[in-house]
Amino acid sequence: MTSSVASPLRSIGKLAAATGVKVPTIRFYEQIGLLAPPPRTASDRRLYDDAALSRLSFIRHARQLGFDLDAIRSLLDLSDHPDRSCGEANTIAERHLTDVSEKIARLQVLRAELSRMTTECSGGRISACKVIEVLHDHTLCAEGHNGSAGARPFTRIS
Amino acid sequence: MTSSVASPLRSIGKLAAATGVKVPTIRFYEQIGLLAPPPRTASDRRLYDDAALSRLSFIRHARQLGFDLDAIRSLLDLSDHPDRSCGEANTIAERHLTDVSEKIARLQVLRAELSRMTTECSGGRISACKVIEVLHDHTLCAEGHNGSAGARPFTRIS
DNA sequence: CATGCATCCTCTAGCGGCTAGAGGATCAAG
DNA sequence: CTTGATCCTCTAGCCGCTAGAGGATGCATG
Repeated sequence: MTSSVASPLRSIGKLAAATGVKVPTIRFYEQIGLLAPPPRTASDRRLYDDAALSRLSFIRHARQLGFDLDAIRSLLDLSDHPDRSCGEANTIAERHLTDVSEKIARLQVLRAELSRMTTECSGGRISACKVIEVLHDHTLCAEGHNGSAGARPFTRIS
Repeated sequence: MTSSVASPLRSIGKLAAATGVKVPTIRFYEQIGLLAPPPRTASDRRLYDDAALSRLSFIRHARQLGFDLDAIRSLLDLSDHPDRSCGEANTIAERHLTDVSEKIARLQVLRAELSRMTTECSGGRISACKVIEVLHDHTLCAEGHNGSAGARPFTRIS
């Protein structure tokens, strides 16, 4: 009973439209080995089946959730082995959750400082500009969001 | 009276130590025109005065606040003209504030979803893994953080 | 059946903001 | 004088794409 109804094949453009992933991005994913090279037509055009569509959708959803491509590679691999334990998948997701939380925390500190800078600036000359002033004198920042003299050289933001 | 006490000159290494900006980064800033090429010794080593130190500190603080190099270029330029109005500086800071706020909002949505994924995963087999399941089926996400069928193809995260 | 435009192909280069390393010159301390 | 730190220039790499050149097809319309 697992015969005869072949999965419909689509061009890269249709796949792009169906998933919301751009055509060059799909080729890029293939190039870095995230997507398997699909079969081709006689004139070298890529043909994708439903499995490829599903895989690409998976990738897109994971990207939307902010996973990097390496994590996605692992997640895809896990997804291909339904019998394995899901501990690893959970670990990846939890690590990402931690990263996201930390990023939020850092951005909130930034937001507070930026907000203070802009609201305190009364709109006169540059010489009295709070924005420029704070940038010139770090000590004017709300008590060292960096702690004391730099353990790490930079606080990564974006 | 503006004579005789020459500002002390320092090597790129000392400047790096004094500002917390790494040596290659300083050279990079010079290369892209963010820092002026400093005078050199007979053996071609860079020598930085206090003005350069101050400028680099300014850049570092601005980077810590998440401004991109283009914005910093503008801010430095404004800072060099104390007589101008500070409206532009404020605009730059406010735009950045908006960006940061938006980024926070997006990350909070992510965090919620990731949190849900991980806490709902009970640690059995991959075949029952909530993490993998959500990635496979986007509709399992908390009601479309993307709205309806994509206006923009991707929601930029980091 | 010809025309024309959309889509596809490969390939290379660029974005931001650095970072790493090769291969060599120079400096400062012991 | 030797050693190791620091400096120099230059090129290439990181991530996750995006843009564009230059060309080959495919499909719809007249």
